[in-house]
Amino acid sequence: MNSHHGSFFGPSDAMLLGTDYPTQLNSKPRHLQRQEFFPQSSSGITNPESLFHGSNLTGLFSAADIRNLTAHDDSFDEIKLMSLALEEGFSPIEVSQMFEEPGSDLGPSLNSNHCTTSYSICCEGSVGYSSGVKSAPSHGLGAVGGHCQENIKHSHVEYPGDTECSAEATLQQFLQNHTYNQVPSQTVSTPQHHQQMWMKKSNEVKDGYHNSTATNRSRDECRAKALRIPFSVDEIVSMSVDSFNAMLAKNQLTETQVSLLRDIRRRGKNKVAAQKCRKRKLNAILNLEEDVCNLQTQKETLKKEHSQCSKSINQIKQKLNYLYHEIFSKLRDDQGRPVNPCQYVIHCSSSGSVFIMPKHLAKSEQKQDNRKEQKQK
DNA sequence: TTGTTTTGTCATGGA
DNA sequence: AGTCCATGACAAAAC
Repeated sequence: MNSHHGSFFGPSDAMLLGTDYPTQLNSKPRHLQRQEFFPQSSSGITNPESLFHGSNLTGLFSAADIRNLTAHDDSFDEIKLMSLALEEGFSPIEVSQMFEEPGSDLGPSLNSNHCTTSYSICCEGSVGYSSGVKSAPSHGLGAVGGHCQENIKHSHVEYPGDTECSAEATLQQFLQNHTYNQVPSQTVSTPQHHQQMWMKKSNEVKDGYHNSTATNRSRDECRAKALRIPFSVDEIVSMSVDSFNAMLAKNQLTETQVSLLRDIRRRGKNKVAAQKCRKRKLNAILNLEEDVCNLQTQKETLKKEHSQCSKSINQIKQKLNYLYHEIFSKLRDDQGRPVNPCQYVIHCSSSGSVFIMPKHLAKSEQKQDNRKEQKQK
């Protein structure tokens, strides 16, 4: 399947791609599809800021709102599951904070074996709802991991998840596990370590990092949902700086949550920038190709012009030669003898008078004239 | 299966 | 100092 274009956020993609690059040369039907999808966006939000300003965000974080936002879209089943858990008085922030505290004993409860069904919250439509127990009791919290699809394929990681089994725990795993590139064996259970790993640069996890790039977005989507923010990734990306900062300020988000939101925004912005950049590059290439074409045409024109001029010059030279000999054939010296054109030349003085003179004199006079001209310059 | 193109991401530098 | 944007480079996905 196409892992980039799962059903979850496709509609909002249209807003991003469809409007920004209507003339994109390599536009493909799927982009058009996205545009068609847009009116049915799960949130129905065309202007995220307007939604934001009109809302009490604390309220927006509530289970009911999440349910409202997702209930009309079958593809949001995972979120509905979370909503069920939320109805039971779950406070995401509190739990999140608990997770951030070293030595929190919430972890072990997550690994309880009483879950009979496991599901993976991630995403992309292919997500898994796998029945049968594959719980890994020996894993620590981190090892349970928030790996989305892509990492799941490395090692089949699943999330505990019936109504007894806390969906909020799963949520927190999402919130906590930012280590896109870690395979489960690399994960360490403490939240602090997650934070550290999150901060590591790509070269420290080079082996894994590019493996996961294609699915970072879907992870972002999962985590955005886990944050209970009723904005799609695209909305997070496209809202104004002020709105974004206000959102960060108004909600008591943990450092981890803020970091995730900023990353989602950064990646989204950069994606758009890359698309614009590529479009510009393509246009630049097209323009240069056009320039080359025009210059080649111009070159051909100049070539023709040049050959035309050469022909004219030759004709004029021939005419001149003919006239020259014509003149000499009619000239006579003092004794009435014909003048030899090999010994004499026709000379035009600067005053405009024309006369014939011996060649050797003409040469010396020409030298003098040249000197005069150089001095004048 | 292999080669090419497209896409998302990160790092980096400039504004 | 922090933020945003543009772009080269890279790797995975798509073709």
